[in-house]
Amino acid sequence: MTAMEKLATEKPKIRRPRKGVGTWTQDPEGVRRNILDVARQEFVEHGLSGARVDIIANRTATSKRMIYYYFKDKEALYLAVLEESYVRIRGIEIALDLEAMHPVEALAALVGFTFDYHADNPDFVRLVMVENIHHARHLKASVKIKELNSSAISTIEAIYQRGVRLGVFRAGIRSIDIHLTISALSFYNISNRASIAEVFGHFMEEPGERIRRRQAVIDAVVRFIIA
Amino acid sequence: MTAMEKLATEKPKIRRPRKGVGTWTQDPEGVRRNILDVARQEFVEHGLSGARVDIIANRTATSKRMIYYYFKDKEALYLAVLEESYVRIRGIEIALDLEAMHPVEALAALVGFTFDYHADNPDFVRLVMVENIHHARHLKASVKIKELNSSAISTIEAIYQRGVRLGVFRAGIRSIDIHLTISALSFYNISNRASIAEVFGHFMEEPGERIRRRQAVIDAVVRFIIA
DNA sequence: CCATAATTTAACCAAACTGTTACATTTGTC
DNA sequence: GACAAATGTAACAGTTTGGTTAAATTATGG
Repeated sequence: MTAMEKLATEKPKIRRPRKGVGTWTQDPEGVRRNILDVARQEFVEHGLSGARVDIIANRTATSKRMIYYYFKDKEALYLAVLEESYVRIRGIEIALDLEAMHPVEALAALVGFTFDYHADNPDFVRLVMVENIHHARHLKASVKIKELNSSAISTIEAIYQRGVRLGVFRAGIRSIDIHLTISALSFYNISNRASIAEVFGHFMEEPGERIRRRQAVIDAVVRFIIA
Repeated sequence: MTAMEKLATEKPKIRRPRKGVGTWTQDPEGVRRNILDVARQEFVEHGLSGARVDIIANRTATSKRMIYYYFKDKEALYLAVLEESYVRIRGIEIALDLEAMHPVEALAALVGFTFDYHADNPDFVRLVMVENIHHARHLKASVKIKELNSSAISTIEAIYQRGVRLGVFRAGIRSIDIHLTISALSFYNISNRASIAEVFGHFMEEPGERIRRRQAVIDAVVRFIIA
């Protein structure tokens, strides 16, 4: 299928409906949203250089005209998608009341949550991959993302210190190492699932497999820290 | 800097010299090698869609003409680069005599080796990232890579079984989980170093940091498996 | 020494791609 | 109702890019 043929795909009209009359209604926020949603899919699927503005435009309820009207160019659109994804992940407050739990349970819960978040949001994982291919150039440039400084480390640090005081965790581990271990074990399954499947014939996306792997990851992290 | 300006970069002449006379000597293998080397750098740096054939051509000692002479198109060139990288990694036999070692030491040595391999070959890591962005489409298509079926799992399985028999490893762990744990912890530091540096201000490439992280990874894996 | 493979150089092409423009129309707001 | 913001349509411009061609030169193997 050539790029020209791809252009001829479906083109959903999702306009905020009005009482009867007008053919279309102004809805700047909705249009922006729609463009961002479609753009994210395209960037996630093909990366920054692989994504095509014309494809995005045609999958949108609006037109290329509006993409450049709201976002100045392709790169700025990509940055907007990236920022939105990072803002959203920050917005997800951990519902688990970790402080109320026993340190070992809290740690296990945190790892399980992180694992699930990655597994449920492969788009975010792929965006981070794309961004790393570009040496995090856009992360660096983004003032918006600079502001949301990671609280992940302090969450871990709190649990860890509590565990050390209670004597259930061994002392001397850096919280950055705990964080990297949790992240790596949650990220890799998703980011590299295609090559893992290819080389090992091992399919991470099967539900039973996901549960088993989840438990293995929790075990690995807990055993890494426990006294 | 525009693309046109980039084209005006240095252009090394690396011709196999002959006894005095001719201006240039035929060296098909050398030309192929040279193209592959330059292409790898470009694909590693910019991905498949981001890489530019003209840039590759100009960084080569030869010309665009020869790229299409030896490799039919951009995609085939990329596949050749990918295959070469995979063949090379397979070719690196583990010099460590793991069978002669105590299972715990053997495991630690294997993890250390894997960690070092990734840290020393960021190009390979980035190629795998690029390939995963493309859903391992080229890995799937490659007959050459299909042949080199992973022996990594069996190496791990051997050490693990030996450890279980000796009672130093706990039973019931799947070797795929051991492998995934080792790979994830070795891969992630390299693949995501740019975003890690950005979000945490934590720089994996500093030598002291690498040593510390290496030990943490070994600890994590050994503790995951040990009885 | 001849046929063939390996190279060089440089121009060329068509498709693809990002970004723009012109212009008409609709809507929300004051 | 006036005026600015929001949209739609559609063509177009300028450049980049992958890929090709032509024609000549040089080496290599038999």
